[in-house]
Amino acid sequence: MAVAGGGTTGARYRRLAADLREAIATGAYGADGRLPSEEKLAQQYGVSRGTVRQALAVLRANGLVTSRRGTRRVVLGTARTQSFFELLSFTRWARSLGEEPGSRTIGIERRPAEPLECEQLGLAPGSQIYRVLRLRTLSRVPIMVERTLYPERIGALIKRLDPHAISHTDPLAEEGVVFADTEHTIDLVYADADDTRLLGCAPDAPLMRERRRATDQAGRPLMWSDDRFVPGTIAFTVHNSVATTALSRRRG
Amino acid sequence: MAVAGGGTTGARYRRLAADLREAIATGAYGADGRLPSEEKLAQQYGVSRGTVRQALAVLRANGLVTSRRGTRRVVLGTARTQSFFELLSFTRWARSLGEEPGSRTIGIERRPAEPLECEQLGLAPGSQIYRVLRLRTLSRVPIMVERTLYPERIGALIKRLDPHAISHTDPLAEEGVVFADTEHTIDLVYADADDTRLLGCAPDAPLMRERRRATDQAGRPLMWSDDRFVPGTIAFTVHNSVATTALSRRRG
DNA sequence: TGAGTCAAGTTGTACAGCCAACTTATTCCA
DNA sequence: TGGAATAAGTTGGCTGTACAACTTGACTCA
Repeated sequence: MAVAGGGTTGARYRRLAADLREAIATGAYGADGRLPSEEKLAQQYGVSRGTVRQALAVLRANGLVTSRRGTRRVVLGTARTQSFFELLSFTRWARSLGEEPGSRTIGIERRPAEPLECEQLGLAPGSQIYRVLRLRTLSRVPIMVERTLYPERIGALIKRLDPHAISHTDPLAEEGVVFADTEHTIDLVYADADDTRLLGCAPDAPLMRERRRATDQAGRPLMWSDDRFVPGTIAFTVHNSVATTALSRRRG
Repeated sequence: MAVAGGGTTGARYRRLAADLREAIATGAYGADGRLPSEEKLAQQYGVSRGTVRQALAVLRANGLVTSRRGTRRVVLGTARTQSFFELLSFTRWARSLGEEPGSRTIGIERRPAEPLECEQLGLAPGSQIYRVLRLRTLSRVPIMVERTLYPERIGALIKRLDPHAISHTDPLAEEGVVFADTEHTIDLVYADADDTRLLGCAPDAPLMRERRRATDQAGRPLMWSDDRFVPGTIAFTVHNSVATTALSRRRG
């Protein structure tokens, strides 16, 4: 029985998916890029066809392969899909690019939540929240201003961290705070006074805004953030197919 | 046996997913928002647990429910996820908002593809392509400038359309051109001469750019488009979870 | 009272099998 | 030669079963 690479932990279909991704990235399936049949793969890896199908569903959702009744799968691209955490955490994202992430904490305050903030964080009116303002850098260059709101429980943990800590997500993970789902909204805004001062851009300069809302496994909001990027430093890509749609457009 | 609503065509798990989405939207699962167990749902709808799980996987990918070993699923939100086609087609998107989509074709040209264009459309060097420049409006107001490239086969179909046709996607679908996968890249650019003239904005005004690349079921590129939106008219939202990641950030 | 233990309930993972729907290449026939 | 029928191969969809991993609430006991 062949052993699926890409690590030896976790579910079989995940290991298999990692293995197939690796094989695709190294061009193991040739120029035309047709994958072996599910049956073949099942035999090769010594698993059932169902497990193979689960693995291939992952690759399909990532936009790596097509999937179509009647004919074998075709490789769409070797596009390396980022892990969930590279999307959640600025620090991990930067490191995955081989750049040095930096963080300067401008301020942390504890105050009552406003109505909109209560709604976004699923809190009772008047609950206390923490608000953290940070300047993020990529290889010393200011890239983004991050304004993050935490419910009291999480914020208290953040407050105790080293003020020079680059990542907040990682220490939270060590405390057992699990980020499971995020919703991202992307639009364009104009720099306010803080943005202008911290990023060194012109007043009212256009910025790419990404608002992130993260919840734990039970669906409880953990964080709501407003991140503003200097134009030209970032682009967002989304893959979606008839099968799975994750992106949507909204009126701004 | 209960009949799943939300249409009577297509696979059972899709009908079931539509039915559950409807039930969630109307608040059928109460304030705490816990779904019945998979076993219960299977009995209620007269299907197997595997089919229920397929349906719930769809809702999960759409960010409607959580999913976690050991406890029942929890409703995250009633957020109506747009269909694949509302994302693919400006016309359908506008109609789903209840607004009137408009289109003014500025020009159609046939010319040899440049190297980058060949790569994006998977064509041999020097192949002919069609380029369509359109101004899109929402309830008569200019919203977006659309520059779309088609390979020759598709472009020839477009060329034959009524120049006042609002949708190009729908007629193509009738010709059997099936859009199956799209990749979207979102960033910020500054208006060029065409943008300025058509949108009536200032020279070098900031615009939200969405580049869309669509392929058919076999993975053959069908279209590559550069769409530039007036700020404030649009926002993009993405949901992703540990299980399925579709979005990624890139250096701009 | 409080902590630990236990049992029931629930989702995750994996296996096996069956048929339908579809694609592709081959074969056959006019 | 060209087109239609056919067969083989492949993925989609659905069912059933079994066990593992985990959550939750109730219960027990010190």
